[in-house]
Amino acid sequence: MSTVAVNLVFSALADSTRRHVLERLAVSGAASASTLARELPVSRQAIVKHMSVLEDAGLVSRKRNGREIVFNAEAQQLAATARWMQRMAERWDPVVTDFG
Amino acid sequence: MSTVAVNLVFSALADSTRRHVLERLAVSGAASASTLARELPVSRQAIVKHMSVLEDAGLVSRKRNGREIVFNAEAQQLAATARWMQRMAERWDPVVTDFG
DNA sequence: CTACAATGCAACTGCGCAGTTGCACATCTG
DNA sequence: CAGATGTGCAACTGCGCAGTTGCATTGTAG
Repeated sequence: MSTVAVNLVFSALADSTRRHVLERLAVSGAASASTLARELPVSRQAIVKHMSVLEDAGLVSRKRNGREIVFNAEAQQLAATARWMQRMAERWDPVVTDFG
Repeated sequence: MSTVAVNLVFSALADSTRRHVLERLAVSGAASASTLARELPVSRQAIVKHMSVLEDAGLVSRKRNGREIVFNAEAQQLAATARWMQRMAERWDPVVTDFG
C-alpha cells in the first residue's frame, strides 16, 4: 500500500458517519445515496460526498443501474488495510504477533 | 474497542506527520518533543500537539525524566486496532479471512 | 547565581472537511 | 406528456485541525 492510499483509507475510516454507511452497506447490502439518506440523519448530498471519499479509498464500489447508482462495500480493502497495519505493528515490535 | 477509541486511533493515523513521528519512535526509540522537532521539518509546538493526539489514541506513552518528557511508541495499540479491523472485515465478508 | 535548554501557555492564520440548501438535469412510470 | 424520483452541480456556513510565533516558566549544569 502506498502512503497516499494509507492516507485515503485512514481518513475515510476516521469519520463515524462514513463508518456507519459502510456498516449499513456491509450488513444490509447495496443501496443508493437516496436510500442511505432516508435511513440516516444526513442529507443526500452529504452521503454523496462521503461515498466519493469511500470510493477513493477503495472501500466502496459504485454500479449504475438505470437512473440509480448502487453502492457496495468492499470488505477486501478493509482486510488489506488491517493486514498492512498488522505487518507494521510486527515490524515495530515482533512480540505483538504472539497474541493475534 | 469503543466507537470513541476507534475515532481517536483512525484520526490519529490519518495524518502523515503523525505516522512519521510514530515510525521514528518505533524504529529509533523514545525521544522528546524537542528532539523530534529537530529531526522533522515541523516546529516543537506542532510535535507537542501531535503527541497529545497520539497519546489520547493510546499509540504513544509519555514518561517524565527530570526536565525532559520522553515519548514512546505503543505497538500493542496498533496491533489491537489491526485485529479489530480484521474482525470487522471478517464479519462483513467471511471470505476475506482466507488470504490473511 | 547564571546561562542554557526544555516544557507550557496562548493567540493567530490558513485551510479543508462535514453538512446544508437550492436548483438544474435525467430517467422511470402511469 | 406529466409527475415523481434520482442524480449532478454549485455556493455557502460552521468548525476543527495543522502549523506557526512569541513569551513565560521550570529544571539542569557550570
